[in-house]
Amino acid sequence: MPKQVDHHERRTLLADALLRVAANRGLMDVSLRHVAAEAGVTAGMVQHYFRTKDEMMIFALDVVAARVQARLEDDPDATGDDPRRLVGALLVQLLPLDADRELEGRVAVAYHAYAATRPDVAARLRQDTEGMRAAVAGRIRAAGHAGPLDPEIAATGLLALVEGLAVHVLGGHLAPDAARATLDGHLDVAFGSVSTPPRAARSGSRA
Amino acid sequence: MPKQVDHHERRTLLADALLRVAANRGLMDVSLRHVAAEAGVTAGMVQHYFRTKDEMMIFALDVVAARVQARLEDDPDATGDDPRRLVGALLVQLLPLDADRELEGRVAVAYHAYAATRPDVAARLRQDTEGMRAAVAGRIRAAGHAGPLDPEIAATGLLALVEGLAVHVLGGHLAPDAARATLDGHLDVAFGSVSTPPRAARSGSRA
DNA sequence: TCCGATACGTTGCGACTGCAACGCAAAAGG
DNA sequence: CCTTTTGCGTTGCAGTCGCAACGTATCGGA
Repeated sequence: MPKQVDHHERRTLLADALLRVAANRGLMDVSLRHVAAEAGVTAGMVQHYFRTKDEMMIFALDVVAARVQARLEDDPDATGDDPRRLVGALLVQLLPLDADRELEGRVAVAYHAYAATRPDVAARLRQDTEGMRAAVAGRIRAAGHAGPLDPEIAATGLLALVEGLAVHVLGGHLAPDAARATLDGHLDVAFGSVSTPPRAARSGSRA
Repeated sequence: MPKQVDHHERRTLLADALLRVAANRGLMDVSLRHVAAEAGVTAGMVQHYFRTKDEMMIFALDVVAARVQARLEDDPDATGDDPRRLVGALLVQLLPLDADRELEGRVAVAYHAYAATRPDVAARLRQDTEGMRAAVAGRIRAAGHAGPLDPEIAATGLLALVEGLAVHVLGGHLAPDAARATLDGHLDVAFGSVSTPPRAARSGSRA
């Protein structure tokens, strides 16, 4: 072989450029040439590593998933045995609270729209969320007989909540702090550790 | 004047075609020519009614908003004085439970992505959700001292929840029934009318 | 009856798209 | 040394895009 280049590394580099373009200018502006320009290479090289555009798009999606996974793995909060803390650590990774996650969030929204027409993209998205839903539901059950909601419903709700909060934050409809507070509140509900009601409620029950 | 055509009606007709294209083939396929073809007219006519593409896009967004509004106005559930029922009627309109709302949902997702690059689209989206958030929060407060969550947080959460559920249903990650059940469960929580916990909990409290 | 405004349709332009094809340089193996 | 494989750049092509310009037909008012 000649130059001997790490194929996967190159692809990741290009996928990075793609994600930047997608986040900053929208998925409609993701073209071979734009990605190449963003990466500082020629369009020909992009074609060399991805034979088709769709191949590149899907690979970029995998890169995001891997990145979230990686961030989760070296999160101190995500290790331990407090289910509530574990689930919180997982879900907060999906909220665009810093620059990195904002970029990923924009990409995620764009891909959700993209998935409407690309079944294989939809499938990959689906498998990711299904995995997380199962994880969350399991943790809630592990916390034992707690919240007022069925664990499956609570898990589905939390995941959808985070998705919606992310959309609202990205759209400027919601401050990041408010999103975090809303997530915390619903985590409390899901795990049954309800903080004191805002106004005098019926009977304050606590563990 | 010649032919004397209802300008607004024509624009609505074209916007309808746009929405169909957006829902079925994605926003990236929305072009003057495609919209024209879908509407069964020439591209020139589309240009006659919308001087620019962006003008058309924003008008189409208004059409969706008006349609939701209209559907809400002749919904028997949306009239009455039970706050919980009112909010439920409002939020369920945003869930893709039938063909019409599925189309609108796809459009909404596409536009959320689109808004990332178009500030005026983002502003219009923002104003719509802000109005609904205020309405929901008001209704929750009107229900009085009920759920474990602050009314503002509960309203924000419900709106985000519905948004997320819609995305998951559209992506095929979630069955429509499950989405509805999840919404119902969280409405119960928000309004403090908690249905019986799934497994033996502490103390079954009911009104 | 002429005028002009409105309602379209047609054409064309420059820019851009994804992609195939080809070309050349470099390096490992014979 | 020479062939072959791999990395990467260039060019070209058919198609699409938004949009401006122009053409025409139709009607109401003067």
